[in-house]
Amino acid sequence: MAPDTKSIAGPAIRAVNPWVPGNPEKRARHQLLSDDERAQLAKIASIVRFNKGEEIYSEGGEAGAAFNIVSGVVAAYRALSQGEYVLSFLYPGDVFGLSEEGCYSNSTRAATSVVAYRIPLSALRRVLDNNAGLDVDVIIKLCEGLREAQRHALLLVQKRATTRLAMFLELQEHLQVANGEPVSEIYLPMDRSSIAGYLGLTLAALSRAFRTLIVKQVISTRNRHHVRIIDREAFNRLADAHFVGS
Amino acid sequence: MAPDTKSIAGPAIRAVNPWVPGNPEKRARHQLLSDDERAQLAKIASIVRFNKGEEIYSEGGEAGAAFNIVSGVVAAYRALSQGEYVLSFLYPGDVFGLSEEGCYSNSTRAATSVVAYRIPLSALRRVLDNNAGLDVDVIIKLCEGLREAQRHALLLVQKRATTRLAMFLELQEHLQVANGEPVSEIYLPMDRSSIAGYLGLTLAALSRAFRTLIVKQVISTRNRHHVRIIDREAFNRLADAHFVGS
DNA sequence: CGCTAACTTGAACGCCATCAATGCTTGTGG
DNA sequence: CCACAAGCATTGATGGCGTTCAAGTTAGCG
Repeated sequence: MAPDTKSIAGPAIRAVNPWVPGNPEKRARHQLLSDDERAQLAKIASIVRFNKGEEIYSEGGEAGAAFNIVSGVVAAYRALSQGEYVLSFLYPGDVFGLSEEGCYSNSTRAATSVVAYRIPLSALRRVLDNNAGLDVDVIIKLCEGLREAQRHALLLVQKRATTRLAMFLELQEHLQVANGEPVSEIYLPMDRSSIAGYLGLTLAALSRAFRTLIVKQVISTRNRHHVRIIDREAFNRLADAHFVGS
Repeated sequence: MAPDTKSIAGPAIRAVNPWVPGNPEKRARHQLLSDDERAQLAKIASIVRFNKGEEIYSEGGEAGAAFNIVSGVVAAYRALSQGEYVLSFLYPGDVFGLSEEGCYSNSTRAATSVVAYRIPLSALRRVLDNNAGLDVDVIIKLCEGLREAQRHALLLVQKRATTRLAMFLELQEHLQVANGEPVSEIYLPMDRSSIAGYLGLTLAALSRAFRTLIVKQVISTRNRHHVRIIDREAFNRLADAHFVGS
């Protein structure tokens, strides 16, 4: 499954099309670009590799290129006076560095080893201007980003750390499902401090939240990157506690 | 100033164009639609009025129409098990109810008395299809929504209530500046519980945060809807404490 | 095998949630 | 015009949970 992540025919933008109705569970992420568009982009793109922890670009820096992830996970973050806040995690098929003309509006760092296409913005703009159909793809990707940001905000208003963690784990699980990967256990590629940054918690609080869920037999951890859900009902009660209906 | 809010020639989409470089303070929100486009939309729109507190539509309901605010403030929210979470406040020139095909993804309620255009979605879609230029407007509006959602998330990761409140007040002030309104004092049209919902705080905590800022002589309140900043330096220290540079 | 960085755990403190009571203010009817 | 009521907002007291700072522990890598 999910072969188009690896078959390198050029940059790939993957997303769910929000305008196609259907069961939310069924709507998988798929490739938005045509082979022709990918080939066009491939001509102006170059492959780059980042080690885990390596800075890709930083806030305020001159924006020269956008990136399209082939493999690995990237964390977009902003440095705060105390610690740092992770705005979003970016996965294969995502595009980043495209937001602002002129300079980057946040920093990005490789949360794991990352392989990506680097696409100079000037060349990208030429391609976009010549492909009217790409407008729609951009809109779809923006909608996806918007929904994700709102979901993130919904997570952040939760007050108990265990609730935030459960919602995050559920999010990761959905991501894996949408990518057609097996989900007998949840894979967390990023390290604890990145997760804490995303959840708006300290490292200590996140660690305690994991401990609490393990002690209560809701989840178990095979190691720091692999989580299994033991008690699905209790898990859903935590993660979906914010909805009225259920 | 800001005459186009009142001169009713048809629906008006107002936004800052993120692609036009320039001093952030200088970039004012402006009308995106041409007179012709507004006239076209006017033909399929009807004027509706909502009293303060009135429900406009609710989550899960069948989405039949989008709305474009003429005057007043709307709160988009989701009901949680405990209280409700306000995703965003919508102002004159904003469009809402457009997000999902099929059914609304959140509820909306008039935070003040509201006058708005009601635009049936079916007719709207026809107009959009015939005006290629509107794509760009949609993208601009989406970008604005995305930046706002990320800013909201940035607010929500702040741990002290006074910081969240200061950031919210700063946001409101920027809004007024962008609309060309005088800003000797900040106007808060919505009630306290809506603000509390937006800040992820309880009513009590929000009230205490106001009290703290007043006691510390950072702000003063003429009444529940009018705030004045007394100590600008202290205010900025609170509201901008999250940035590294300053 | 030992080093380092990432993670976990412990104890004390502070801030916000909670619940409950009081005060303000807005609108309505006498 | 005032009295009253209902909603909205403020204030008080208490407890829980996350932060903070510091000390262990584990895992990853040479």
